[in-house]
Amino acid sequence: MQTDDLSGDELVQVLATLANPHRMRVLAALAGGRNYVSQLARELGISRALLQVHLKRLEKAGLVSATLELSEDGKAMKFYEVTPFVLHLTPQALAGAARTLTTPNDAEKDS
Amino acid sequence: MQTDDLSGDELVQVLATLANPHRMRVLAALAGGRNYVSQLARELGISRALLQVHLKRLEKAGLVSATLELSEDGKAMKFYEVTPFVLHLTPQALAGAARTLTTPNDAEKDS
DNA sequence: GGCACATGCCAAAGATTATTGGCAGGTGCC
DNA sequence: GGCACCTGCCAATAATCTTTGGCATGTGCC
Repeated sequence: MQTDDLSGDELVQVLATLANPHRMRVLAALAGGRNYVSQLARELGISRALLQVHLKRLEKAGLVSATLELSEDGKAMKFYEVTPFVLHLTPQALAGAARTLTTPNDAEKDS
Repeated sequence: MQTDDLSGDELVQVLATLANPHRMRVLAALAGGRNYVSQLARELGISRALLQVHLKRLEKAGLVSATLELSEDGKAMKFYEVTPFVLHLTPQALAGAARTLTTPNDAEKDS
């Protein structure tokens, strides 16, 4: 995943997703290797419910991916891992992304 | 301004600032050259009050800088311009930033 | 003075996020 | 059965962010 693969709206979403301490830590933890929800929650010291919300947000933004697996002893475990990505943000890159923004209000007066 | 000049908290702030359509457009517009508030508001088709809020946020994040100048005819005009920056975001870079995060709750159980 | 343009700020309402706690389901094991 | 572990989801609250409209300041000019 790279900066210009994304539309302006997608980029906004990705940035919004990254702009959170919890999610940043989750990503950092997963950068060290895949892990499953409960375990990850313990390692990060946050509640499972909270972690789950953040993981979903990360997944929706395409920053992590999940796989449901069955452990040897039959427990269902959901493993998450980071999606490799490289975002190169500069004023120019953002200017490019801005062009593909879906204007919420709309500010196009000229053609 | 580069990715690793920033502490985790600062990076979060910068990302949160970038993650907004209006601010992205403002940055895009300023990437094309400096401009003053009222004019910029007209070009973007948003209210001055709204633009001002976003400009302040951008300035606080260090993404733009302002200069108050007097036009030939005595009008006070505040010019804004983008701060050159290059953010290189990868899972690893974020992992590094995550280490310097000021934990809101605190999740340090081990040393 | 009245008009056009520039700035700044604020209070209030609306919309979106973040977080908690509980309850549901499922498995294996003593 | 009871306990420990895994998953998922929801409703409610708290905390933040976004946006508007108005009002106040100042300038030059007819």
